[in-house]
Amino acid sequence: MPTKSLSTSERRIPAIVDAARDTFAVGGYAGTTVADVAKAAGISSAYVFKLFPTKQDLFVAALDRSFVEIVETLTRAADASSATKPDDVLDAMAAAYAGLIADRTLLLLQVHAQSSAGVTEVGAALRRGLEKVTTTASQKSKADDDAVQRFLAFGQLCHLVVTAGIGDVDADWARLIARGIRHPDTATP
Amino acid sequence: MPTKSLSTSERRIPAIVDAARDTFAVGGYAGTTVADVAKAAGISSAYVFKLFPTKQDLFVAALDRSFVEIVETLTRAADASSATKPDDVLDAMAAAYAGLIADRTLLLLQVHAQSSAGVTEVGAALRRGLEKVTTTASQKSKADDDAVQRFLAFGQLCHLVVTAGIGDVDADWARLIARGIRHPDTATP
DNA sequence: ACAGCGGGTGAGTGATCAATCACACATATC
DNA sequence: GATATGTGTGATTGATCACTCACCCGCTGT
Repeated sequence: MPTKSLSTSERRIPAIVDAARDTFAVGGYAGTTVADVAKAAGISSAYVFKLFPTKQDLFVAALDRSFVEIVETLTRAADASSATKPDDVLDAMAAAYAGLIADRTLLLLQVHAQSSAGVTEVGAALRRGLEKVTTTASQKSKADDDAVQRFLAFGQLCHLVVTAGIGDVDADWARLIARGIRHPDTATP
Repeated sequence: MPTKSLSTSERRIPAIVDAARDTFAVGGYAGTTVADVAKAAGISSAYVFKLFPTKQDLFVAALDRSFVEIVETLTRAADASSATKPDDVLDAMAAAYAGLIADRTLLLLQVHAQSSAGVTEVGAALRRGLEKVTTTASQKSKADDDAVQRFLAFGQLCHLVVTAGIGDVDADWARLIARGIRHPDTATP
């Protein structure tokens, strides 16, 4: 009974992109099969290929969508922030980002994209996304370039913390790296 | 005439690890075949499998070796630095790191490792390497934890600049990200 | 009744890959 | 000379994957 209405291909496409995002986030570009994505979307891989002619197209669509979500979240955080100082607005955006990547999916996909940036279209999509993130952070916060650069650098450090599982390591070096960086812990409520 | 003496397996192993490092750096873990590595090393893949029972073992060996090189370089830079202030020693180490990754190989391998950190042994090797880098940076520079963390964060940003090819983009957002970050340009001398 | 069409699939195909095996060639030891 | 051991390879295997093709189903218009 969950299928309430007819599903046109226009309706299928976002569902497939969602499935692609979640699936590629786990296995990466080379490590994920189109059949995996199809299974997650609940359709046949043949139909996925009809809507996305190549695996590359599918990955790029998932990556583009992830960046849209990220930019939207950053924008909302900046608009909602009552902070007056630019650096405080950036902090609000950082907190929102930390909340957004709590489920790791968006973060992992970015790291996989970085790893596969040698594939021409993936690299281009990555740069597109980074451009939007950078300009959004810069314009919405009105912080100076150094502060925005630092914002991005610590975002990257956050990626490292999560992908390498540093947050779960009980040692001085790990605490040094992860200090002040919010990270998931799909928590017990 | 280049082969001056018999090549025992002990002599072959470092050569294979070198080839693995260079080859995995290009294609990543999932995107590189053991046959690729074997070809780069100039031997058969069957023999590679005899010395490294699995592809995972080969990748981990390459990653471990990369971190050894990095830590050695950082250590040498710190020891050679005449700087007295801890932050200046860190800067010297950062400069040495920038020089080391000029050929992108070590950097790319780290990014690929981050992307494949979900593979248990790869994640463990990555954490091993990060521990050594962190403690080396901290102890050799005697800088405080915040400065070391910033050193690492900007190292990660540097990885992003190189993998995403941001250094070659002629736009404000790209210059903002890459400002002050030395990057390759396999230069014309 | 039937043609046309968008949505959807099962069953392939050719290529590729991690890993294995049987075997060759040398050197050494007894 | 026989036996063993280390170095090295070509051929193969069983699985997997990106991608294709022939085909089915249900709908709409005539």
